[in-house]
Amino acid sequence: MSDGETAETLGQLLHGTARAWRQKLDQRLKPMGLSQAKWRTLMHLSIAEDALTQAEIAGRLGVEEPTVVTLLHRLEREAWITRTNSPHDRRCKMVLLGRRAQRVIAQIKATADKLRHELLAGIPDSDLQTCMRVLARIRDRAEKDERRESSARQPSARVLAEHNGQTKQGHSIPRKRTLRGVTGGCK
Amino acid sequence: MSDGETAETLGQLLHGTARAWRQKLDQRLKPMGLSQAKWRTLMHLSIAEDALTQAEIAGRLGVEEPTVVTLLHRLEREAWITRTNSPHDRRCKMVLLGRRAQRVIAQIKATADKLRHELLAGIPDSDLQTCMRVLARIRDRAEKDERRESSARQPSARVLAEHNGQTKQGHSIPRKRTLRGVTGGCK
DNA sequence: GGGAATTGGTTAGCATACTAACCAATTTTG
DNA sequence: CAAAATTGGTTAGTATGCTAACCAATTCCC
Repeated sequence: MSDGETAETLGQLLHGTARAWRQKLDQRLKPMGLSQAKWRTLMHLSIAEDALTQAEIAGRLGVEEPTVVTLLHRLEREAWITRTNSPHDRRCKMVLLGRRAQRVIAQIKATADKLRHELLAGIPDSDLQTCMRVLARIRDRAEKDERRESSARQPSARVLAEHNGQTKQGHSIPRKRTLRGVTGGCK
Repeated sequence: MSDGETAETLGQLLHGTARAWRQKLDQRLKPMGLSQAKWRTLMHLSIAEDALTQAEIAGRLGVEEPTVVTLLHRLEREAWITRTNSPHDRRCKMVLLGRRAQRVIAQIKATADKLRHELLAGIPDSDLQTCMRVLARIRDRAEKDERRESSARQPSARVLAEHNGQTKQGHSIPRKRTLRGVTGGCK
């Protein structure tokens, strides 16, 4: 089928592009003492405008909880965030942005926006739309669990990366959790 | 800043899609005792049909040399490859596929092809073309060093641009490390 | 009410990537 | 030719991701 080449190239391309973009941004945010995982976390906390639990953060970042644990430890050690026990649910820890982080969120956004503009400059909007549609389709399929035993299995965590609000409705698998209103958080 | 959301989404999408794809393939290759980095290395060695040096492998994989060192150590430990000193250049180590690897290369290819077909099924070819064109453009820009580069372009190789030698100079960590007098390395 | 299941968080251990610093061999140059 | 620069490989240390196994608290359900 000779697509062995073509397809390899797409996977390769996808991987390489994601890595190059991330590294570029990391490189620019480095002077601020931030890295990809860190600033992404800060951004989500900023957008939430409210304390989040670690599980919620994991869901939004699209990573597993153990990953979040060490990530938050690093952020806490560097005073970007604070973690406190929830008074409502003693299992939960509420994560809050520190003042230091609040001060640089705008900078992060500006940097990310600038890079994005640079990278996407001159690319027709319709092409971008197409590209995003294709990627979303691929991702949704790749995240699907091939097991058909839909009986409450699926520890897949990921998902929920909130596509900028507009519910694309991909897969409504996991954590429907409390969905936290603008208040409360836990419980 | 309204595009702050949109753009974030594209970066996010790109990252998430690449990760989902990689994890899916990893998951399927796991029974063979392989992972993404490993099978990608084996594939490159297979394609080369010839022994490669570690630097060449790093270039083809698009990763740094230290990453290749540990990667090859794992592959060697599991008998996927063998490493021998080059008789021509005593700095070099030639990396060769072991018999075990040669036997499963076909399986790897088949698995990767199958997954690709599943993920891309039903997506118009023109959309894929567009998507790849966009990604390639983004990647090339992201890899460009923001400082003046203008060096000759090597299309297929796409070596990592890396390091614009900005002297950051941290100086810490004296690290005298004499150690390992294994000098014998090169006959 | 009380046991079972679920959920939030953690630790342990591994894989994969990076940078910085270094050695040893080879090439380049003055 | 010898000193300097470059190249190939390595180690150390760190960041980021994963799964598996595990407590502790909460919720479910009979």
